[in-house]
Amino acid sequence: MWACNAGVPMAVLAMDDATRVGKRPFFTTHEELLEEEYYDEQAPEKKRRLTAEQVQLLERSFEEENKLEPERKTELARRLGMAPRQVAVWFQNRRARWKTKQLETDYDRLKAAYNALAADHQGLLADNDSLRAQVATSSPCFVSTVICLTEKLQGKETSLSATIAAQEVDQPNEHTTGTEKLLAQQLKDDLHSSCGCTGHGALSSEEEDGGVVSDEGCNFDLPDAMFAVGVTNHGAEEAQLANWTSWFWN
DNA sequence: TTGTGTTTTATTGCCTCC
DNA sequence: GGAGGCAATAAAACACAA
Repeated sequence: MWACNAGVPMAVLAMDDATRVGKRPFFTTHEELLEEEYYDEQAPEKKRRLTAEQVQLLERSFEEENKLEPERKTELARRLGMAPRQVAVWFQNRRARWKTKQLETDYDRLKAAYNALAADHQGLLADNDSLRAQVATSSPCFVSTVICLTEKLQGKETSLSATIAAQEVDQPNEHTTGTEKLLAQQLKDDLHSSCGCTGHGALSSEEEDGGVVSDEGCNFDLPDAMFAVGVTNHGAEEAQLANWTSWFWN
């Protein structure tokens, strides 16, 4: 549509085209290009590529501002010997190419960030596994203890209620301290005996397998605070233990 | 030379803004 | 409602291997 016919006077000659043998000039005068009737009267022509000089100037203009105001479009068209519509189309296509390039760049950047994060995550998982293995190896009694605690807390519900009730009858104003100490020591002793250790020392490998207790016993000892089961809030302690158990097994 | 893939120029249709 | 932008697409020009 925008191409001109052979024999049309050429004020602005596309240099590359002019040097091509057998190829007609693509551009004509600015005045002719601005006349709509000119295009209407021309027979459809195959499209031609812009010259290097034209592209160079268009690129420079695009770098300054990728949007095209009407004045700039007209001025560029005048300087390049192109139709204003052609300049607009070139900018349109150039913006599309820029957007595609930008998307590719963004994709590469995000992919690199993702890979770095994934590697970091894998490292953390490995560290986590290593720490869990250390815990399981160096304190085998800990595993048993966690299981015991869960079972014991469930089993203690009934007996605690009975003991507390009896204590309250004997010493109604001192039950908190006395009962806590009593129950804490009781629970601690029960746990260590039921998981097959004394609460001090280490298990041998065969003891780990068979669960037989040596004289040395277990090298893992839970803090006393863990056994300080308050009479009035042992439900909260149970919840805490549940959290610990969950942490350990997950 | 020819087939094929890529790039560039241009069109069409739809949407938004003034 | 017209101008301009964008996405999708057509089609010519170009590059290049076989």
